[in-house]
Amino acid sequence: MFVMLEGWACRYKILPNGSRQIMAFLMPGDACDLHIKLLAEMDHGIQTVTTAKVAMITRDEMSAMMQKHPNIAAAMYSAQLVDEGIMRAWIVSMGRRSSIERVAHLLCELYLRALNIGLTMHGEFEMPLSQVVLADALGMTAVHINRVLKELRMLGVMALKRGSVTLLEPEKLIQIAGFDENYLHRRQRRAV
Amino acid sequence: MFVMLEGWACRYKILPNGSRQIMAFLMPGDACDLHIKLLAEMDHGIQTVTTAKVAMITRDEMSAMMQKHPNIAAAMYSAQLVDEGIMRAWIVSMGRRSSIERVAHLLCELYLRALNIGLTMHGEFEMPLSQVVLADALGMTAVHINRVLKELRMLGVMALKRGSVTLLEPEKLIQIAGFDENYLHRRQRRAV
DNA sequence: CGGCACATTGATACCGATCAATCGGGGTGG
DNA sequence: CCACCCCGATTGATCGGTATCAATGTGCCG
Repeated sequence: MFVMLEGWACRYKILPNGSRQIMAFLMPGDACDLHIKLLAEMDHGIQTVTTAKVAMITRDEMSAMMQKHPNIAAAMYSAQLVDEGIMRAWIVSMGRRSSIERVAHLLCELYLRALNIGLTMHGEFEMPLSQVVLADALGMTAVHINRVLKELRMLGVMALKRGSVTLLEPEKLIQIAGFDENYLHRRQRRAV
Repeated sequence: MFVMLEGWACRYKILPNGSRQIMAFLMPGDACDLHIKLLAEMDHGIQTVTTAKVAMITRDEMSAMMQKHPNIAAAMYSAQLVDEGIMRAWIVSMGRRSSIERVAHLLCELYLRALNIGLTMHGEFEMPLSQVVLADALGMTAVHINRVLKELRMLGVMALKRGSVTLLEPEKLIQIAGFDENYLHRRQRRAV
């Protein structure tokens, strides 16, 4: 079992026709359970998106720790629920949101997750994802992602720099995305 | 906490613009954990798709049972992993598969799940989903679902009757869908 | 300085949405 | 018992959002 310490990774799957779909982003603090291997062959891959620092925990260490510290077990379980909520939100995005809504929604999600782990500064946060990666996560083309980002920039809701995003008008972004932060179950760290 | 005994249900979310996205189908044997309520407000709804029979288990009963029978706890955990795999497969479908591939993939998934719980007969299984429900699950329009089903029928891979599907050429369907049953983690019940 | 990955922009094609009408069957009220 | 009604299925015509193809720009690194 792995835990991201620095940098980003993603879960992905390559289809027979060669296209890639990213199913989740792993940010610092996220656990990356490869235990799926035990059940059957892995049904998807995991790869880093940036250079990253990763902690490795053996199955034995993990179960020992979870038995000894029920709080940790509870936290892991809670994190799992959040991950599921994120997956459901992605399904909703891919199914029923337009491209600009999808992009806006992902930005909202990533910003709040960065906020939760203390990686934001005045509406700005690191987002080291190339447009190709964003496209593969959102089920779109890199070309079209580019146009959508341009539109969001022209609407004045955000600004892009190399590997970081600044939310200029968060309210507007939330409104475009139809974002409801409920599913991230943020209960602590309300401070900005 | 609930467990489906008979009939089907679904998890869904209604967007601000009124459209609905279904995120999962619950078939007999599936657990439907409403414990999410504990964390925050529910981020989605659950509703039956057919008339259904449902078992209700209190939180206390459940945790008592899981402590007393580790096998049950392990089975619940395993079922959870399968559910996550299904969600990831849905994300892949919505992001990178064409409409006919999506429909074919869902049929493969539902057929195998029906097979696992012993609800199939010679390639036929009950699928009590209206085209509107299918559309909301696949992120498409009911009109277009209809056309895709027509095409699958004309390709000779399946036949539709009221509330049931017959797979005439499973291999062809699997090939269209690019289906890999790995993620369902079927290890038992190999018999047809 | 050259190469390479990523970002940007334009022109065109196509898939699936949308709008609209008809059909079919099963249940209901008179 | 029958006419009506309503929901789901089906089909046609048209529109629009994204993909696709292609070319160019830009910054970083060796």
